Amino acid sequence: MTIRRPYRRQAEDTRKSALIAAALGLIATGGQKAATVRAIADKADVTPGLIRHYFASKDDLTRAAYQQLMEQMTAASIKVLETVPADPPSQLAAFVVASLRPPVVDSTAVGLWAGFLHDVQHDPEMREVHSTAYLGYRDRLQSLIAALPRPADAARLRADAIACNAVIDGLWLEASVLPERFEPGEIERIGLASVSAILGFDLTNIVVTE
Amino acid sequence: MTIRRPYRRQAEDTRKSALIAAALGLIATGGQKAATVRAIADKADVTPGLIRHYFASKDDLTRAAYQQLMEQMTAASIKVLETVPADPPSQLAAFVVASLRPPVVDSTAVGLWAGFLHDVQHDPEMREVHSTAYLGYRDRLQSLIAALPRPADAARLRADAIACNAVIDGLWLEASVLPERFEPGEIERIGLASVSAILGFDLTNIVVTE
DNA sequence: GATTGAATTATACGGTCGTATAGCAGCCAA
DNA sequence: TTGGCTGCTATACGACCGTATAATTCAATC
Repeated sequence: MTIRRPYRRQAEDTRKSALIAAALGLIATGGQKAATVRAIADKADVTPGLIRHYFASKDDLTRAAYQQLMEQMTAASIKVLETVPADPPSQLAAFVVASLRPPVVDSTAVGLWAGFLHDVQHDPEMREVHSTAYLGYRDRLQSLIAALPRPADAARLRADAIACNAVIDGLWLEASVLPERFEPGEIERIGLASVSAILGFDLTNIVVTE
Repeated sequence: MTIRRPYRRQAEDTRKSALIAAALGLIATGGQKAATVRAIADKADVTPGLIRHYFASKDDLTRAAYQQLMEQMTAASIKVLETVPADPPSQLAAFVVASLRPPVVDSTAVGLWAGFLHDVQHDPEMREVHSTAYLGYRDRLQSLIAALPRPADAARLRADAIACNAVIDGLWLEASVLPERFEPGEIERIGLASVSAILGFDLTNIVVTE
């Protein structure tokens, strides 16, 4: 008689979170190719069958993982606005800096982004999640720029938002791919300086607390 | 007696190029997951066995594909410098614009980038190819900035190069992921305006020909 | 402490993956 | 025309994939 693997029962949310975390970890370092059902279960310390007990399919787990990722990333940059003076320059500066710091920027961020890209491009449900998160971010950035005390027509505002978004994205990319190439705080400083230059509105002397 | 698939012999370079092109096409739209040996062979109109006749392994084909991709992308931005006036502002403007146009920017570029990311992060040989191409690009950008007739110390030069590179990368990202969201020429215009603002040196009135 | 329902494990199945190898067939040389 | 070299196809193998289903064991309830 063979011995059966012992286990302890867990709440549904606990198991789902563990499975999602395991999937995200594997996707981050090895892409979707590495996130097999068996590898995910192994990392979450359960057996493969449990995945299909909690998720209708592997795609279902993948979607849940992406949704959780997007939610926590956007939540991080939005929450920071509440902890900062309400004047437009301070709000914008805080928003920019928060987008260039952990947890938005970390060594696995780019791996996750790349791992999900093709799914986002082809799966309508994931594309919906993506659009909501991305446009939400971009609109918020544009409204923060619009609130600055400076003249700008609609066309200028659109171009400024695109440009600022691009700088932030590009710095996020560089910092995530080659984190060792930058000194602590350097990315945030360059981000603020670049946004200031693009907008013609100095944000670099605003103190952004930890 | 079964009939055997007819075929025509080809030169080694022809076959290799066809296989690489097929692999790149599949990776661009579906990621590494979609670029199976059988799918690649099918797209290149040969049978799977031929891949291992020309490449030691599938990884070998993957590396060759990435190498060719990097070479043709960097070649595109370098070649443009020869077709433009030699004065520093014109050279920089041409470089920026070339980086935001086809063939560097196209709908499949991001898919390819994402598809190769994890390999680049883990395979030393591919990481080497990546570093050579990326640093070559970045150094060239920095030297073009340094050649501008304006005062800038080393620290400022570094920060400027990082920032300009970020804007270009970010715009490349936005334009590749959501090409339909931008008007023709808009990305190039915003790129030039942003680089000008960051450097404090106007490049927007320089005519960049097709 | 016995009962019972569900959380979890165990096992199996068909399909596809990358790889290995044997043999056919196109094409050049003679 | 005909060998023969080799580009190319055909087939097979073991491993692993996602999924389906049966068997078990934990833990809450009475």
